[in-house]
Amino acid sequence: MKKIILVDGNNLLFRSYYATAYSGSMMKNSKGFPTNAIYGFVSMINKIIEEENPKYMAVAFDIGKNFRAEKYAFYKDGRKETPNELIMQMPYARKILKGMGIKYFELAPYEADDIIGTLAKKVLEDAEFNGTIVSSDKDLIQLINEQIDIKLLKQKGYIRYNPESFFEEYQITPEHIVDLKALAGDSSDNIPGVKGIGEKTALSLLAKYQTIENLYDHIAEIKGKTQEKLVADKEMAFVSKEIATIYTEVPLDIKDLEDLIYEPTESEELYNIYEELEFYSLLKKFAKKTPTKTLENIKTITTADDLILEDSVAFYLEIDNPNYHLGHILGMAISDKNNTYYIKPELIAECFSKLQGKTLYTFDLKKDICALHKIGVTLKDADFDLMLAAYLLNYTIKDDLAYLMNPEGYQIELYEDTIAKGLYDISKVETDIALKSKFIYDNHEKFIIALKRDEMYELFTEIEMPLVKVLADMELTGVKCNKDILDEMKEEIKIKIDMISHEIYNLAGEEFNIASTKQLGEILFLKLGLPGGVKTQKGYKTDVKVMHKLLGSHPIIEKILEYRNLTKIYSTYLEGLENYISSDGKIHTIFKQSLTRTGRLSSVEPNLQNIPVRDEGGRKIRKAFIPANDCFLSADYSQIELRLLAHISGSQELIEAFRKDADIHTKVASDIYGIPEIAVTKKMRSTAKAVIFGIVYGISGFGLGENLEISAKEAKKFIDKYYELYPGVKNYMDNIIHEAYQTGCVRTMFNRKRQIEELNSGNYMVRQAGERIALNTPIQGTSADIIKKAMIEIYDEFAKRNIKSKLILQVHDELIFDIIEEEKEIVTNIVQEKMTNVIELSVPLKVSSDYGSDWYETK
DNA sequence: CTCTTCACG
DNA sequence: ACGTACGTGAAGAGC
Repeated sequence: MKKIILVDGNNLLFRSYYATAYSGSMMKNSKGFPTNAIYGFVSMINKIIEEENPKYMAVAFDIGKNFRAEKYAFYKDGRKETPNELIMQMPYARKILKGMGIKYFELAPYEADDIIGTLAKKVLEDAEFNGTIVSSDKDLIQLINEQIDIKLLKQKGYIRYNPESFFEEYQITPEHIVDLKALAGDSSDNIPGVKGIGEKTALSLLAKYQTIENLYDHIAEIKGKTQEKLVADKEMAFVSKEIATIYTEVPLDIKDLEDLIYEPTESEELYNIYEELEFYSLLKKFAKKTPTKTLENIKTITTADDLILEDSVAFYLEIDNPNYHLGHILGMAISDKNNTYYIKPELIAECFSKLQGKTLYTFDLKKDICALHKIGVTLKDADFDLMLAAYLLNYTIKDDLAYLMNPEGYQIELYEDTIAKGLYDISKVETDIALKSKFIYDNHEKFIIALKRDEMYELFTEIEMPLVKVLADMELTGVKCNKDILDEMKEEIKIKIDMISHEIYNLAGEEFNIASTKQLGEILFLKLGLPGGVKTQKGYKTDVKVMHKLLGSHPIIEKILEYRNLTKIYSTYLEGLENYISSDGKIHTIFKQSLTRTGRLSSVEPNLQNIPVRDEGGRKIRKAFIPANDCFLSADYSQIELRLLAHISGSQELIEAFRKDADIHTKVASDIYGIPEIAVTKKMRSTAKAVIFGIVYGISGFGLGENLEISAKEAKKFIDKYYELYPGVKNYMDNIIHEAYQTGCVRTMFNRKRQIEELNSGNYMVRQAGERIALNTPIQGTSADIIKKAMIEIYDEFAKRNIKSKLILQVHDELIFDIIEEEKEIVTNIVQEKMTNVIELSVPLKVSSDYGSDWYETK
């Protein structure tokens, strides 16, 4: 068998372009020429070759006018014009294919589809050949048959269809895809189809009648509205089918398929193109010729006195464990303008004394402070953290400098692939460390300029940089956790879990793995025959929402919910947390400062920002968290996001309410229901609360309805009423979304920028998600900025007054302190004052606080 | 490695 | 006709 791959080249280029075009830093070479589409295109072609190892290959492109649009003006009408930055890249795709030895075709007035169709037909005529079509365009499915299958590209990966697997999923044969388009149309190509008929209806009709010809022959059998619609748009249905049908007689200039032979080549031409485009990772394939960026003259020192440094230096520390609290230093490098020194672990402490008073640049300062602390070196601060700069500027970094360097022509091993797994070559690591420190030195200026240009330099120097030492101190201080309390709870809960398991087995009539959603779904919906089974990819949905609806219908449901609750507490929290208690009896989490898209922190290993609180059973876990000093103080911003909504939107009604310190949920309930506040019931208040929160997230009537278990219609009424009552909020929402579409990004009050790629998606749903992000990010992000600023001010004030009490945790709108009895009053005052007055808004910020002898006791 | 579920603000 | 609330992290199942 001879294997041939037929690639929809246009499709690949468009996909690659739109996949990355709006990520905030469109991939370009150093001359500013956009390269994102070509890069994706080439990667995809290479991947296909690697996976399929084809002996024959052809790529098809669209060019010039196409005969469908000539005949029917509406075809592909309304489609966004191809962006110039993509058009510029198209010739390169052709040149690269030529350089790779892959044949390609383009011929007006035909489309890429027709070329592929024509070649597919030739495959079918030659029993020696087997073909695979590669595209994300479903239209091409009509070409598959016993000799040809399709790799239908999806957002992640692909689905492979042959006629059998396609039929199994759609209940129609591949050639009837055109009938599907005839009825359901295709919005991306502006094929109208029959108005009011979508994919669902079309598929069920075609399952019965196969083709539209046959369908219209039996039109009398169709009932009601569907028949009316079909009759009304009959002509359009046939036109749509004609348009959707791929033409297979394109006069291509080939004798036979042998012309399409693919002989892998590494031509000079290809090398030059890659070099022009600066595709360094692809140049690697030309092993011998590739100049990798390297560093001559790395100086290895034997004593700290060998260091001769200018006033500004970069340093880089490598730790052998992604959790730097647990790891050890592998090595360090220091660079200044002239030299790069490699420093072995045993010399690091000594060398740091030489860095006193110098301007320091680094990458992941918090890691440095913590790792150095372990070897008795106190690094208080630094002047520039490249990781944080890159984070603000929307680079992909994943805590690994290699992600910044490799696109610039370095070949640094990825941390996750090597050191994190314990698989590394120490001599390579040493060179990489040196390269990293040099890179930090060489690039810090560039990043500072970029931050300034993007108006985020102040955010960087006033918030993100000063926060590092605060977080490092929190992590190093840690939270004391009593293992015995966890063990006690473990025992109790273990017994309960065993009991409930047995009750569940009895109710089910058999033993099974309750934690397996697959097995549980089968028990509930097949064996016990409970109603309302919703399918997931593999099995039934069994989440709380589904289970809640089933509560009355079988006693097993209640038990399962309890089982879930207990096992969650047991494995995630009791067992999970115990594993993180270190020899000092404390838990040292890592606060990730460069991860979230909104500017919030996140907490890992373990996550101390999601310790149970709402559910009483789970909340007891907090009893194990105890002060290392005398007691806990917890201080949280009440309703900070709503206050920010009031401020940012300028809604007079909301601002007034907060100024009067009204109970905002009761106030809104009274407004929505049009009754006096005194008449607001608990339920009304909680409905209002759900509406208010929903608004901040950009909820739909449907979503709110689901949430409140009322109809979408009723929910929508609440939302509309809210907008009517608070027109300022509605106005804000419209404006911020409009602005986001204009600029492609939104900002917080402190200028933190978030790029919203989703707004440019061709997919309605993705765009909607983008709008909700635009709505929510300024609020959530500003709240994050505010608490960060408060943390810094509190830290500085503590230092100034020599206060020994410690800030130990941050949970988004809440700070937790481990305080000394004598400092109780002063600490409370400082915290209150700093948190409340950190920023002047049109509404007051309110902070409520509480003490406790453990975390459970602090409200 | 992905999916599902569930913990938090 | 589609799918439907923002931001996270961790565990277990099953491929």
